[in-house]
Amino acid sequence: MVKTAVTTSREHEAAILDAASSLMAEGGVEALSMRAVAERVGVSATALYHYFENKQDLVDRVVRLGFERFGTYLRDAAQRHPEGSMERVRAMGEAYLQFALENEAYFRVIFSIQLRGPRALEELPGGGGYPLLRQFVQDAMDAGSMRRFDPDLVAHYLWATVHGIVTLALACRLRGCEACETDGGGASPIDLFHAFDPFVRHGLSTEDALLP
Amino acid sequence: MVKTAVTTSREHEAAILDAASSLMAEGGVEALSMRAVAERVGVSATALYHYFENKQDLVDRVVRLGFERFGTYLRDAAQRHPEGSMERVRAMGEAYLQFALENEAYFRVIFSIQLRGPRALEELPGGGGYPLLRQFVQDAMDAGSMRRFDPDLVAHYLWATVHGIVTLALACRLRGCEACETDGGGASPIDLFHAFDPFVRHGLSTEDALLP
DNA sequence: ACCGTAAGGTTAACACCGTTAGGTTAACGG
DNA sequence: CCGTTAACCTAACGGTGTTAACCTTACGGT
Repeated sequence: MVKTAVTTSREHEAAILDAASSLMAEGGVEALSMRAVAERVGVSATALYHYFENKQDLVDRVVRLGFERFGTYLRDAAQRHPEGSMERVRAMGEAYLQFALENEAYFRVIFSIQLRGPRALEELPGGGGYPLLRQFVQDAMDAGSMRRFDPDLVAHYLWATVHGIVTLALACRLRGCEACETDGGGASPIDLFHAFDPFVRHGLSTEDALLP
Repeated sequence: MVKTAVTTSREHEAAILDAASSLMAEGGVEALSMRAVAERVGVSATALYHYFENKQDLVDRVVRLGFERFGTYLRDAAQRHPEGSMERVRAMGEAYLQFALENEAYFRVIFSIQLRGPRALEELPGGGGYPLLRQFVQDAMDAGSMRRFDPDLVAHYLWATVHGIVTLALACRLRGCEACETDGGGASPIDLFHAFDPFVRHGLSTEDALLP
């Protein structure tokens, strides 16, 4: 085995991943079949089994790549805002939403049934940006712009809220709910995200908070 | 065509739906195949096409049934608490979470890719309990236990937060996030839900809210 | 120089899938 | 009594993931 051979092999693997990735982005998960990927690469379907154990393995690798891109996207968006600010945290949420809407098929697979079982989120690089979010929350608390709570709890809270908007938007396009017809010029998921801001900042209760 | 024949037909249809439903609950969506359903009913696979247009049609019907059960479950849970109280709203969220965790496969399909396209949530009976949530939010505002905002906006906010917990729990079991290892006796999704309560009530900001 | 080995690829085939076509049976209505 | 139709069947088609067996090609060690 020689260097050039290895390089070629890696390149072929990358080409397969690339084909699978774009195939999925175009037609969703159901459009990703071994035979379709193989045809796009210009090879027989069984050849793929020299690079990947099975289809699940291929899909996992594609998801992994998507996850890395996702994390980078989030980091870049957040770091355009000052350290310790609520804006930095907010920007990350907005980027989360934007990435999901622009890479719908990608995002669907990232958080799809495929990810179940033993191989869970913890194995993924960067944890999907969660550690970063936690850090920004911690920073905001240290800087005094956010009330002191368990930063993990708050990070989960923010994550769940944004993720909820995304999945609801992807599942039903938030249509049929009077507040947010995406077709009729109503509120987009992004608008919804912005509209939630006062709730997240000041809560829903009529009683004043007991500041600790 | 005679009464008994119609009854039998309806019963057969119900039997098919029942088989499909339990098949899905046991092994997820991928376990639901026309042939498997047919075998469980004791009939050939093609016989199903006398009752359902195609597989998608069958799945849609199963989902519809699940949606109805879901709505009933939510209504029952909420109405055990006094009208106009925050507790009623909260109970609905808790029921949402509980139903999703106890009927994982069901819930997965309800909010899965299958629901995409023209036939969206609005066609489903009861809108998945959303109108009910909106009503409870409105009641809470009228009773003075919740600050006055656009009730649709608040209902969406609460829905998104709970739905976010659910989907995150289903996707990654919230493991690998230090706060919530479901295996290691850590916080369960339900605990997480409860822990979010002060955030939802009083917000995260260090600044006091300008009460309108 | 040569032979073994292994990578990278092939075709053929298996078992399953959703779905269609066409045929069979039984029961009803005119 | 005949025609129609509901309800079901088997056979088959094209698609899927995957395995088995085989074929090149090119390298490395003796």
